[in-house]
Amino acid sequence: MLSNACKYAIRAILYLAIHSDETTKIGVKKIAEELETPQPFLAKLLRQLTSNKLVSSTKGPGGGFFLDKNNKEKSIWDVICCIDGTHKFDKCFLGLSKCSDKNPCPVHSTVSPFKKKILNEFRDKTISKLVEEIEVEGTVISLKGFDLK
Amino acid sequence: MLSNACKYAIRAILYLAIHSDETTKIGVKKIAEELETPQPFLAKLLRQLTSNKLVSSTKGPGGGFFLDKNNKEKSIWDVICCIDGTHKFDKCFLGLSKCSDKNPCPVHSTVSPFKKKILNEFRDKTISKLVEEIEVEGTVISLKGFDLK
DNA sequence: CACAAAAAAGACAAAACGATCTTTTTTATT
DNA sequence: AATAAAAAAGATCGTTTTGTCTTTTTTGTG
Repeated sequence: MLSNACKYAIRAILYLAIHSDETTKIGVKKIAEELETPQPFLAKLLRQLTSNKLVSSTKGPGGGFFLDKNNKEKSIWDVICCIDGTHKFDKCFLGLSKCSDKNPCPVHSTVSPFKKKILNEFRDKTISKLVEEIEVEGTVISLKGFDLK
Repeated sequence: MLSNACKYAIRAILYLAIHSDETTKIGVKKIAEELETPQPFLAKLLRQLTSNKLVSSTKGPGGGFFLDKNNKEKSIWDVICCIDGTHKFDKCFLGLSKCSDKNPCPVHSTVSPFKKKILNEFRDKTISKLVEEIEVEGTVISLKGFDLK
Protein backbone atom coordinates (compact mmCIF):
# COMPACT_ATOMS: atom_id res chain seq x y z
CA MET A 1 0.00 0.00 0.00
CA LEU A 2 2.21 2.80 1.25
CA SER A 3 6.00 2.66 1.02
CA ASN A 4 8.01 2.01 4.14
CA ALA A 5 9.27 5.56 3.91
CA CYS A 6 5.74 6.89 4.01
CA LYS A 7 4.74 4.73 6.95
CA TYR A 8 7.73 5.93 8.93
CA ALA A 9 6.92 9.51 8.01
CA ILE A 10 3.31 9.28 9.14
CA ARG A 11 4.27 7.65 12.41
CA ALA A 12 6.94 10.27 13.00
CA ILE A 13 4.50 13.10 12.37
CA LEU A 14 1.95 11.58 14.73
CA TYR A 15 4.65 11.08 17.33
CA LEU A 16 5.68 14.70 17.02
CA ALA A 17 2.06 15.82 17.10
CA ILE A 18 1.62 14.07 20.42
CA HIS A 19 4.95 14.78 22.05
CA SER A 20 6.37 18.00 20.65
CA ASP A 21 5.56 21.69 20.36
CA GLU A 22 7.40 24.99 19.78
CA THR A 23 9.17 24.66 23.11
CA THR A 24 9.64 20.89 23.20
CA LYS A 25 11.78 19.77 20.32
CA ILE A 26 12.83 16.20 19.73
CA GLY A 27 15.95 14.84 18.03
CA VAL A 28 16.02 12.16 15.34
CA LYS A 29 17.72 9.76 17.66
CA LYS A 30 14.92 9.85 20.19
CA ILE A 31 12.21 9.64 17.55
CA ALA A 32 13.85 6.70 15.78
CA GLU A 33 14.26 4.85 19.07
CA GLU A 34 10.66 5.38 20.08
CA LEU A 35 9.30 4.38 16.69
CA GLU A 36 11.84 1.61 16.18
CA THR A 37 12.75 2.81 12.73
CA PRO A 38 16.19 3.00 11.06
CA GLN A 39 17.67 6.23 12.30
CA PRO A 40 19.54 7.66 9.29
CA PHE A 41 16.68 6.76 7.02
CA LEU A 42 14.22 8.55 9.25
CA ALA A 43 16.57 11.53 9.38
CA LYS A 44 16.41 11.81 5.63
CA LEU A 45 12.63 11.59 5.66
CA LEU A 46 12.38 14.28 8.33
CA ARG A 47 14.51 16.54 6.17
CA GLN A 48 12.12 15.98 3.30
CA LEU A 49 9.13 16.70 5.51
CA THR A 50 10.83 19.79 6.88
CA SER A 51 11.65 21.21 3.47
CA ASN A 52 8.00 20.71 2.55
CA LYS A 53 6.78 22.60 5.62
CA LEU A 54 5.13 19.59 7.15
CA VAL A 55 7.54 19.55 10.07
CA SER A 56 9.60 22.28 11.71
CA SER A 57 13.15 22.05 13.00
CA THR A 58 15.94 24.00 14.61
CA LYS A 59 19.62 23.21 14.55
CA GLY A 60 22.16 23.35 17.31
CA PRO A 61 22.08 22.26 20.94
CA GLY A 62 18.56 21.93 22.28
CA GLY A 63 17.33 21.83 18.72
CA GLY A 64 15.30 19.13 17.07
CA PHE A 65 12.05 18.50 15.27
CA PHE A 66 8.59 19.65 16.25
CA LEU A 67 5.22 20.61 14.81
CA ASP A 68 4.13 24.22 14.92
CA LYS A 69 0.55 25.40 14.49
CA ASN A 70 0.75 25.38 10.72
CA ASN A 71 2.23 21.91 10.64
CA LYS A 72 -0.64 20.59 12.75
CA GLU A 73 -3.16 21.86 10.24
CA LYS A 74 -1.73 19.54 7.61
CA SER A 75 -3.25 16.14 6.90
CA ILE A 76 -2.11 12.56 6.52
CA TRP A 77 -2.80 13.05 2.85
CA ASP A 78 -0.24 15.85 2.70
CA VAL A 79 2.32 13.48 4.15
CA ILE A 80 1.50 10.77 1.63
CA CYS A 81 1.78 13.25 -1.23
CA CYS A 82 5.09 14.50 0.08
CA ILE A 83 6.70 11.08 0.39
CA ASP A 84 4.93 8.74 -2.02
CA GLY A 85 3.53 11.26 -4.47
CA THR A 86 0.08 12.44 -5.43
CA HIS A 87 -0.95 9.41 -7.41
CA LYS A 88 -0.86 6.86 -4.63
CA PHE A 89 -4.63 6.65 -4.41
CA ASP A 90 -5.91 7.71 -7.79
CA LYS A 91 -4.27 5.01 -9.84
CA CYS A 92 -6.29 2.09 -11.16
CA PHE A 93 -6.08 -1.05 -9.06
CA LEU A 94 -5.07 -3.03 -12.14
CA GLY A 95 -2.72 -0.36 -13.42
CA LEU A 96 -4.83 0.67 -16.41
CA SER A 97 -4.21 4.27 -17.27
CA LYS A 98 -7.59 4.90 -18.78
CA CYS A 99 -9.69 3.34 -16.05
CA SER A 100 -12.30 5.72 -14.69
CA ASP A 101 -15.89 5.78 -13.47
CA LYS A 102 -17.03 6.02 -17.07
CA ASN A 103 -14.62 3.45 -18.40
CA PRO A 104 -14.20 1.08 -15.47
CA CYS A 105 -11.83 -1.87 -15.22
CA PRO A 106 -13.23 -5.21 -14.06
CA VAL A 107 -12.62 -4.45 -10.39
CA HIS A 108 -13.26 -0.72 -10.46
CA SER A 109 -16.69 -0.97 -8.89
CA THR A 110 -15.31 -3.04 -6.05
CA VAL A 111 -12.31 -0.93 -5.21
CA SER A 112 -13.19 2.60 -6.19
CA PRO A 113 -15.70 3.46 -3.43
CA PHE A 114 -13.23 2.51 -0.74
CA LYS A 115 -10.39 4.44 -2.25
CA LYS A 116 -12.58 7.52 -2.46
CA LYS A 117 -13.72 7.28 1.15
CA ILE A 118 -10.29 6.71 2.56
CA LEU A 119 -8.86 9.47 0.45
CA ASN A 120 -11.49 11.86 1.77
CA GLU A 121 -10.85 10.92 5.36
CA PHE A 122 -7.13 11.37 5.02
CA ARG A 123 -7.46 14.60 3.12
CA ASP A 124 -10.05 16.33 5.26
CA LYS A 125 -8.83 15.50 8.74
CA THR A 126 -6.02 17.63 10.12
CA ILE A 127 -3.21 16.11 12.11
CA SER A 128 -4.38 17.96 15.22
CA LYS A 129 -7.93 16.71 14.76
CA LEU A 130 -6.70 13.18 14.31
CA VAL A 131 -4.58 13.30 17.44
CA GLU A 132 -7.47 14.80 19.34
CA GLU A 133 -9.72 11.93 18.32
CA ILE A 134 -7.12 9.39 19.24
CA GLU A 135 -6.82 10.91 22.69
CA VAL A 136 -10.55 11.30 23.24
CA GLU A 137 -11.24 7.75 22.22
CA GLY A 138 -8.64 6.54 24.68
CA THR A 139 -7.01 4.60 21.92
CA VAL A 140 -3.81 6.52 22.27
CA ILE A 141 -0.94 4.21 21.78
CA SER A 142 2.74 4.43 22.18
CA LEU A 143 4.02 3.78 18.72
CA LYS A 144 6.91 1.90 20.26
CA GLY A 145 6.32 -1.72 21.14
CA PHE A 146 2.71 -0.88 20.50
CA ASP A 147 1.48 -1.12 24.06
CA LEU A 148 -1.53 0.71 25.35
CA LYS A 149 -0.50 3.79 27.22
CA MET B 1 -1.11 -1.25 -3.71
CA LEU B 2 -0.41 -4.36 -5.75
CA SER B 3 2.90 -4.97 -7.51
CA ASN B 4 3.11 -4.61 -11.26
CA ALA B 5 3.60 -8.34 -11.45
CA CYS B 6 0.33 -8.94 -9.65
CA LYS B 7 -1.60 -6.49 -11.81
CA TYR B 8 -0.33 -8.19 -14.94
CA ALA B 9 -1.22 -11.57 -13.51
CA ILE B 10 -4.78 -10.60 -12.65
CA ARG B 11 -5.34 -9.07 -16.06
CA ALA B 12 -3.90 -12.15 -17.74
CA ILE B 13 -6.17 -14.45 -15.77
CA LEU B 14 -9.22 -12.37 -16.61
CA TYR B 15 -8.18 -12.32 -20.24
CA LEU B 16 -7.84 -16.09 -20.24
CA ALA B 17 -11.14 -16.47 -18.41
CA ILE B 18 -12.86 -14.55 -21.15
CA HIS B 19 -11.03 -15.84 -24.20
CA SER B 20 -9.73 -19.32 -23.49
CA ASP B 21 -10.95 -22.79 -22.58
CA GLU B 22 -9.73 -26.39 -22.78
CA THR B 23 -9.87 -26.30 -26.56
CA THR B 24 -8.83 -22.71 -27.15
CA LYS B 25 -5.35 -22.12 -25.83
CA ILE B 26 -3.51 -18.85 -26.10
CA GLY B 27 0.22 -18.19 -26.31
CA VAL B 28 2.17 -15.67 -24.23
CA LYS B 29 2.86 -13.57 -27.25
CA LYS B 30 -0.81 -13.04 -27.99
CA ILE B 31 -1.68 -12.39 -24.36
CA ALA B 32 1.13 -9.92 -23.89
CA GLU B 33 0.15 -8.05 -27.03
CA GLU B 34 -3.48 -7.81 -26.04
CA LEU B 35 -2.71 -6.69 -22.51
CA GLU B 36 0.21 -4.49 -23.55
CA THR B 37 2.51 -5.98 -20.96
CA PRO B 38 6.21 -6.89 -21.27
CA GLN B 39 6.21 -10.32 -22.86
CA PRO B 40 9.08 -12.17 -21.11
CA PHE B 41 7.98 -10.82 -17.77
CA LEU B 42 4.44 -12.02 -18.33
CA ALA B 43 5.80 -15.40 -19.42
CA LYS B 44 7.52 -15.79 -16.10
CA LEU B 45 4.36 -14.84 -14.24
CA LEU B 46 2.29 -17.32 -16.22
CA ARG B 47 4.76 -20.03 -15.29
CA GLN B 48 4.32 -19.13 -11.64
CA LEU B 49 0.55 -19.16 -11.98
CA THR B 50 0.70 -22.47 -13.81
CA SER B 51 2.87 -24.15 -11.21
CA ASN B 52 0.38 -22.98 -8.59
CA LYS B 53 -2.57 -24.48 -10.47
CA LEU B 54 -4.18 -21.13 -11.17
CA VAL B 55 -3.63 -21.48 -14.89
CA SER B 56 -3.25 -24.50 -17.17
CA SER B 57 -0.90 -24.90 -20.08
CA THR B 58 0.26 -27.31 -22.74
CA LYS B 59 3.54 -27.25 -24.61
CA GLY B 60 4.24 -27.75 -28.26
CA PRO B 61 2.54 -26.50 -31.41
CA GLY B 62 -1.04 -25.47 -30.81
CA GLY B 63 -0.25 -25.27 -27.13
CA GLY B 64 -0.62 -22.30 -24.87
CA PHE B 65 -2.31 -21.13 -21.72
CA PHE B 66 -5.93 -21.53 -20.72
CA LEU B 67 -8.21 -21.87 -17.73
CA ASP B 68 -9.86 -25.18 -17.01
CA LYS B 69 -12.85 -25.64 -14.74
CA ASN B 70 -10.77 -25.83 -11.61
CA ASN B 71 -8.84 -22.71 -12.53
CA LYS B 72 -12.07 -20.80 -12.99
CA GLU B 73 -13.14 -21.62 -9.46
CA LYS B 74 -10.16 -19.73 -8.08
CA SER B 75 -10.44 -16.13 -6.94
CA ILE B 76 -8.61 -12.86 -7.44
CA TRP B 77 -7.41 -13.35 -3.91
CA ASP B 78 -5.70 -16.59 -4.89
CA VAL B 79 -3.85 -14.72 -7.59
CA ILE B 80 -2.74 -12.00 -5.20
CA CYS B 81 -1.51 -14.59 -2.71
CA CYS B 82 0.36 -16.42 -5.44
CA ILE B 83 2.21 -13.37 -6.75
CA ASP B 84 2.41 -10.82 -3.95
CA GLY B 85 2.02 -13.11 -0.95
CA THR B 86 -0.62 -13.68 1.67
CA HIS B 87 0.04 -10.59 3.70
CA LYS B 88 -0.83 -7.99 1.12
CA PHE B 89 -4.09 -7.08 2.81
CA ASP B 90 -3.68 -8.08 6.41
CA LYS B 91 -0.73 -5.89 7.20
CA CYS B 92 -1.20 -2.74 9.22
CA PHE B 93 -1.49 0.42 7.16
CA LEU B 94 1.31 1.97 9.19
CA GLY B 95 3.40 -1.19 9.18
CA LEU B 96 2.97 -1.97 12.88
CA SER B 97 3.24 -5.69 13.44
CA LYS B 98 1.06 -5.78 16.51
CA CYS B 99 -1.79 -3.66 15.19
CA SER B 100 -5.14 -5.39 15.49
CA ASP B 101 -8.78 -4.68 16.29
CA LYS B 102 -7.94 -4.92 19.99
CA ASN B 103 -4.72 -2.96 19.74
CA PRO B 104 -5.40 -0.52 16.93
CA CYS B 105 -2.97 1.91 15.36
CA PRO B 106 -4.09 5.52 14.93
CA VAL B 107 -5.60 4.91 11.51
CA HIS B 108 -6.84 1.38 12.07
CA SER B 109 -10.47 2.38 12.48
CA THR B 110 -10.35 4.33 9.24
CA VAL B 111 -8.67 1.75 7.09
CA SER B 112 -9.61 -1.60 8.54
CA PRO B 113 -13.28 -1.80 7.49
CA PHE B 114 -12.39 -1.18 3.89
CA LYS B 115 -9.60 -3.67 3.81
CA LYS B 116 -11.89 -6.31 5.27
CA LYS B 117 -14.64 -5.69 2.75
CA ILE B 118 -12.35 -5.69 -0.24
CA LEU B 119 -10.60 -8.78 1.02
CA ASN B 120 -13.93 -10.56 1.35
CA GLU B 121 -15.04 -9.61 -2.12
CA PHE B 122 -11.83 -10.76 -3.67
CA ARG B 123 -11.74 -13.96 -1.68
CA ASP B 124 -15.32 -15.06 -2.07
CA LYS B 125 -15.91 -14.34 -5.71
CA THR B 126 -14.68 -16.93 -8.20
CA ILE B 127 -13.06 -15.90 -11.44
CA SER B 128 -15.96 -17.36 -13.37
CA LYS B 129 -18.47 -15.46 -11.26
CA LEU B 130 -16.53 -12.26 -11.74
CA VAL B 131 -16.37 -12.66 -15.49
CA GLU B 132 -20.07 -13.49 -15.57
CA GLU B 133 -20.87 -10.27 -13.72
CA ILE B 134 -18.68 -8.25 -15.99
CA GLU B 135 -20.47 -9.65 -19.01
CA VAL B 136 -23.96 -9.27 -17.56
CA GLU B 137 -23.33 -5.70 -16.57
CA GLY B 138 -22.22 -4.93 -20.07
CA THR B 139 -19.05 -3.45 -18.70
CA VAL B 140 -16.92 -5.97 -20.48
CA ILE B 141 -13.83 -4.26 -21.65
CA SER B 142 -10.99 -5.20 -23.83
CA LEU B 143 -8.03 -4.95 -21.56
CA LYS B 144 -6.02 -3.60 -24.46
CA GLY B 145 -6.26 0.09 -25.14
CA PHE B 146 -9.11 -0.05 -22.70
CA ASP B 147 -11.92 0.64 -25.15
CA LEU B 148 -15.44 -0.52 -24.61
CA LYS B 149 -16.08 -3.63 -26.58
C1' DC C 1 35.98 32.22 21.34
C1' DA C 2 35.92 27.20 21.68
C1' DC C 3 33.14 23.41 21.98
C1' DA C 4 29.55 20.35 21.45
C1' DA C 5 24.93 19.22 19.92
C1' DA C 6 22.00 19.06 16.57
C1' DA C 7 20.08 19.18 11.68
C1' DA C 8 21.42 19.41 6.58
C1' DA C 9 23.57 17.43 2.79
C1' DG C 10 25.11 14.10 -0.02
C1' DA C 11 27.91 9.93 -1.25
C1' DC C 12 27.55 5.17 -1.03
C1' DA C 13 25.78 0.06 -0.40
C1' DA C 14 22.43 -3.59 -0.39
C1' DA C 15 18.12 -5.62 -1.45
C1' DA C 16 13.82 -5.88 -3.94
C1' DC C 17 11.51 -5.25 -8.11
C1' DG C 18 10.95 -5.01 -13.02
C1' DA C 19 12.30 -6.68 -17.19
C1' DT C 20 15.14 -9.11 -20.86
C1' DC C 21 17.60 -12.82 -23.11
C1' DT C 22 19.19 -17.43 -24.02
C1' DT C 23 18.84 -22.28 -23.60
C1' DT C 24 16.24 -26.49 -22.74
C1' DT C 25 12.28 -29.42 -22.90
C1' DT C 26 8.03 -30.97 -24.78
C1' DT C 27 5.03 -32.13 -28.50
C1' DA C 28 2.21 -31.76 -32.72
C1' DT C 29 2.82 -32.03 -37.63
C1' DT C 30 4.97 -33.26 -41.94
C1' DA D 1 12.77 -39.01 -38.12
C1' DA D 2 12.98 -33.90 -38.78
C1' DT D 3 11.07 -29.66 -37.94
C1' DA D 4 8.94 -26.07 -35.75
C1' DA D 5 6.04 -24.19 -32.16
C1' DA D 6 5.33 -23.52 -27.77
C1' DA D 7 6.14 -23.47 -22.60
C1' DA D 8 9.83 -24.17 -18.88
C1' DA D 9 13.93 -22.79 -16.87
C1' DG D 10 17.25 -19.87 -15.45
C1' DA D 11 21.01 -16.39 -16.11
C1' DT D 12 21.51 -11.61 -16.44
C1' DC D 13 20.73 -6.57 -16.16
C1' DG D 14 18.82 -1.98 -14.79
C1' DT D 15 16.08 0.79 -11.61
C1' DT D 16 13.93 1.89 -7.43
C1' DT D 17 13.62 1.42 -2.71
C1' DT D 18 15.72 1.00 1.50
C1' DG D 19 19.17 1.90 4.34
C1' DT D 20 24.10 3.51 6.07
C1' DC D 21 27.94 6.54 6.51
C1' DT D 22 30.64 10.74 6.41
C1' DT D 23 31.04 15.59 6.08
C1' DT D 24 29.21 20.25 6.54
C1' DT D 25 26.49 23.82 8.57
C1' DT D 26 24.13 26.00 12.28
C1' DT D 27 23.70 27.44 16.90
C1' DG D 28 23.37 27.45 21.93
C1' DT D 29 26.50 27.42 26.06
C1' DG D 30 30.59 27.65 29.10
